[in-house]
Amino acid sequence: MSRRNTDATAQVVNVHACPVREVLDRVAGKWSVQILVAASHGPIRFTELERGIEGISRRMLTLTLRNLERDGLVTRTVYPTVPPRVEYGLTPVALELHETLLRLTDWAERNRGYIAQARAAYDAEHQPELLDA
Amino acid sequence: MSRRNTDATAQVVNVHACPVREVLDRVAGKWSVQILVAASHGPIRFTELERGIEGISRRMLTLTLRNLERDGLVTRTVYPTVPPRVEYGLTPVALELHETLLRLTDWAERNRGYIAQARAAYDAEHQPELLDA
DNA sequence: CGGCATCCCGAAGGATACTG
DNA sequence: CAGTATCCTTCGGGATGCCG
Repeated sequence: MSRRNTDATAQVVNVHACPVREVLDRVAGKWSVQILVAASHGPIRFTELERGIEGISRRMLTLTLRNLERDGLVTRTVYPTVPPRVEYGLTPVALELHETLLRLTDWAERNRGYIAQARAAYDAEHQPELLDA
Repeated sequence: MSRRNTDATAQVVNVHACPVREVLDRVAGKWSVQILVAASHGPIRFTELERGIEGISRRMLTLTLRNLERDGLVTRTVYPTVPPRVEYGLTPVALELHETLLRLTDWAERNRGYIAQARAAYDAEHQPELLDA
């Protein structure tokens, strides 16, 4: 799988459509945000991330970290010791992003109940006939 | 924060309670945000959304609208005329969400160049052999 | 310890066609 | 106009194994 695609047709599609989507694509991954949150308190090691983020696989942790690093959001520092030691930290830009994510957190917490209620009401209204067979 | 130890990871253990992921799951769909943005200026019709959001399929427009409606973010108003007329609008809660999304937009616009540059640098550093051929 | 390579599955979403 | 229904492809991501 080559990320670098020289094929012109691949770029024909409107890649840079909406800036909102642009940022969401960057954070939409299942684990990106949790990694950003975990690293927002200071440098953190690979294994610490792995243990701290419940349910993440080693593969996805690596992949997500690589993507974040590629986007200039995460720094990777290798200490050539034995055993090896690698620490991940957030760049200033990522810290800014983390700030705005806190706004979203706030919204989610304030309206979590409202949404759950809306869902229940919608489901009750639109799925009553599932009981028949 | 000179004290970096298990304290950092201990705060991340509660993953499923993470409200950030909760809101992101709700908005992570490919079209959700664009619909919210399009409807943020006032009630908008189905076809207007379809034409306004480039690339969206009729199917996904319907599905995404249903999910947003289910979560209490979008209102659906049917006018029993001929031909039928359906208007979609945002609830107050969704308008709040839209506000916070604007912060993300702002971040994306301010740092879009930085990220593009970081990507280019990363790719140049990690795949140099593709340049020569 | 901190990865990368491989296989595989389910869900998201595109294409197309039909309808009240 | 505003949807539904069906089929099909893509791909994110889980499981597992090996390696410096």
